[in-house]
Amino acid sequence: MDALTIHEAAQTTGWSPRMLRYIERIGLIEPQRSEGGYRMFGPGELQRLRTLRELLAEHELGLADVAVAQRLRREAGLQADVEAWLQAEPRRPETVSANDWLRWEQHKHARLLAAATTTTDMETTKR
Amino acid sequence: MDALTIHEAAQTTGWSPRMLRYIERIGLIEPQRSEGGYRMFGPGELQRLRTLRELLAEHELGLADVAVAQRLRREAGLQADVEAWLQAEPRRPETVSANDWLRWEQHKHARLLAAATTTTDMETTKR
DNA sequence: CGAACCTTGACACAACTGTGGTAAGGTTGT
DNA sequence: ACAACCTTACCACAGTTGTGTCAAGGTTCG
Repeated sequence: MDALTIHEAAQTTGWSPRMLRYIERIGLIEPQRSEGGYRMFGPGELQRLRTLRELLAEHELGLADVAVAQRLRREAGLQADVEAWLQAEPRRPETVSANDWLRWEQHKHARLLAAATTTTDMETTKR
Repeated sequence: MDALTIHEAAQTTGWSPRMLRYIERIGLIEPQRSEGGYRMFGPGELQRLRTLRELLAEHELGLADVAVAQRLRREAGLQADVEAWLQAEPRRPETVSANDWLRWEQHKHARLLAAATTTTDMETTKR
């Protein structure tokens, strides 16, 4: 008897039965099924569910965020395209005149302030 | 001049000015600013914005999804933790032994216990 | 067999996302 | 100096996420 039903799994993982179904729906777990269709959570799944809880709490992530990470990992083309886009990142002006430099410095200050406020916002409003 | 204002940038990229500000807010672009604080979009940013459009359309992504990918890339700890979780996919009970996940979990044992008790509290209070 | 579990589906709801406005006020360039 | 831009900050609103509850019906197992 190394496989629990959904309510038992809920008890030991801290998720509600409802959320276990939801987490399965978005593709983060796929428990096996009994002949009659009952979900059966093995030790691996239980541990995974507990760790998921920790992962979300530690990094202020949502389930959907983890689902995105999983997509990135599974769909090779996606990962490549996103990676390419992100890599073309903060290109600063090619012509570096004195004025440009000054402006860049100012921008940097503004950016730091913006980042600070944005971060605060995210912390307070993040799920 | 090779830097456009927000409305001009909107014209050539297909985004609305409103969305350009939004995209900046969620951290996907950071256009420079003029002395007076006007956003100034250089050729690099314009290209990036057009490519972003393609990226979203081609892969059925949302802006928030790309933002998550960016977080994954920038926050080293996050990247590692998410990767670890995704990698621990419990494929068929026979293929992944209990020792595997147990060992992987060992350095986080204390936190798991804490999470479990917290969770129990939440369940009993039944929010 | 029958109590106690499970399944999917639907309605509900707060909080966040993506998008559009509008208002009050500062910047730019001719 | 002045029209035409820009800025932030707020209101609005449909769609999604995360979560609960309930209903009608199938499964498990003593």
